[in-house]
Amino acid sequence: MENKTIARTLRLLSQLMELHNENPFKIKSVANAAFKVDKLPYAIQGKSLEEIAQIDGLGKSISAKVWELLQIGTMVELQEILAQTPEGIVEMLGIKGIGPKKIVVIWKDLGIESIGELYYACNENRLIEAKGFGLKTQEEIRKIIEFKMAAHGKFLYAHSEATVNQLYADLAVWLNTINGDPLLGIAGDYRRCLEIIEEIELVIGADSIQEVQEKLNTFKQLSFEQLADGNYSASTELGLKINLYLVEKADFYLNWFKLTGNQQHVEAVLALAGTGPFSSEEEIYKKAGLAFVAPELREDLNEVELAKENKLPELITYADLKGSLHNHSTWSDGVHTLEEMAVYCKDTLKLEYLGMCDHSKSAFYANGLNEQRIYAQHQEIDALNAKLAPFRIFKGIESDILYDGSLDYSNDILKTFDFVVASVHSILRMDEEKATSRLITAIENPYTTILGHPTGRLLLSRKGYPIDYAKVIDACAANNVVIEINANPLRLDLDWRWHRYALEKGVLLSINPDAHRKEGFHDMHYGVLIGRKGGLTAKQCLNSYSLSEITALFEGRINNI
DNA sequence: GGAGGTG
DNA sequence: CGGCCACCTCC
Repeated sequence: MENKTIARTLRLLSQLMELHNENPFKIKSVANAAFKVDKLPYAIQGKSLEEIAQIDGLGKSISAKVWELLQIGTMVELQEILAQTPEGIVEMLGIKGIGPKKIVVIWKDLGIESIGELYYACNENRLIEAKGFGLKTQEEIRKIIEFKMAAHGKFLYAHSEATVNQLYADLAVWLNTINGDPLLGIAGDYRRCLEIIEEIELVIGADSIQEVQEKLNTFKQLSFEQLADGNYSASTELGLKINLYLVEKADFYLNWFKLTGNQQHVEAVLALAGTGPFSSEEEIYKKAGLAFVAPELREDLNEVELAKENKLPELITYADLKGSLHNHSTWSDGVHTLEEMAVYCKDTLKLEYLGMCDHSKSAFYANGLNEQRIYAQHQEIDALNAKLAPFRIFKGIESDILYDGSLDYSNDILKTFDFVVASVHSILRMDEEKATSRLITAIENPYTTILGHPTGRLLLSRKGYPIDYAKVIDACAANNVVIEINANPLRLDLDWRWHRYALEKGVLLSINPDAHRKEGFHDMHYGVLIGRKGGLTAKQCLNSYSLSEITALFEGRINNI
């Protein structure tokens, strides 16, 4: 069991205790234990009960609960308290904007026990009658529930990835039982690397469709049901819908292409290519007189035009990345130390440099660095750079963009950094005009090197602040500011739909994992996928610059101030 | 810690 | 009615 699961369980327990009005000291200690477990740099699984009790924040009672969780997969206390709580109330804990105090009022005073009822009550204007609620809170809750409903049945690309890979591998093995070497392909939104996936499309091309149909029930990993249109559908344990299309082997590539989409792209290409048959996707494009278009670019933007002129971008790959900028360590809210993060980049990921960007002083909740601690961190970086050379740690900071768009330190401090990532973390509810001019003020600050997660969105859970993308990107172009592609699969912000515009304006993008632990660096994989979708090349990506190139860029900027 | 909201 | 404070929630 992962620490994350243990932390989540403890957190749930503390929230439920709060809902049931238990001893606030007990609640706090369980919540604190959850937080501490989440920040532990090693796995608890495999440790003895005595070792667990030694962990900071886990005393006798909580370590026993964790032990119980590891042994039997749950905690008796949790089961008991869950049994006393309606399912819908537990679900409400996931709604941003209402915490346990408000949920108790909703539950006990209004007698509401599910999110559906809560939504209904918002629409009936009943929430404003309750103690501690008003019109604004009601509207906020209504909006959040609507957002949640829209997210229902949708998955992050990253969360469907493991399932899809496993399914593909299992199906490939299973297809060995079918005569004539059948073909298998993943199609749809997943193949086009969209950030949100609703359904997975799979295509099998076989000599005898009938044979596949007859044997399909021997594929045990999923139970497919035949639909009215003759195709098959199944649902994974997590609720991800899988569609399976069976086609004649000779028609496989045409169907794979069609099912990959998007529809407009397919129509445009087939209008040029004719009806086939085709022996590969490459042949389809060739017959259409086009260069091959990578699946992630097939969005009916300008890719067909570019393919006609053979001017498609040479898309970036993971191997192009030479370093990782924007990461956190134990100096602020990260899990691993500066040295651990650096050594991991150097030895495991074989990168040339690491940009360390812990939180700035206004980010109290994230243990942001005041001026003294910045100085101390810089001393440590200097020492590590001497030790790890030629590997290089760049002195960065993730500076909060304050209410008025200014950065979080005086120029005297700002000039001690090699580079500055500026991002918004507070006062997220601004109208578009204010939010845009706030960002532009930050972009115009000569110390800003990179604009971090430009909208602050959290996919499937929070919409980001509204910004005028074109204006923000234009400002970055004018001020030579790089825009981050935050590679966390929940963010993927800058949105890929704006990559091309930024690239056309000559703005560099940077694939930043925003890693808070060693494993977090691997999110760069998702950043690369979404950058490819946006048309990013290695040349236009800041962290595919070599160490000497990026050093020159950082120094050049500083000398220009 | 501070902002925004409610009462 | 506006100012002030206590409380809740979020980053």
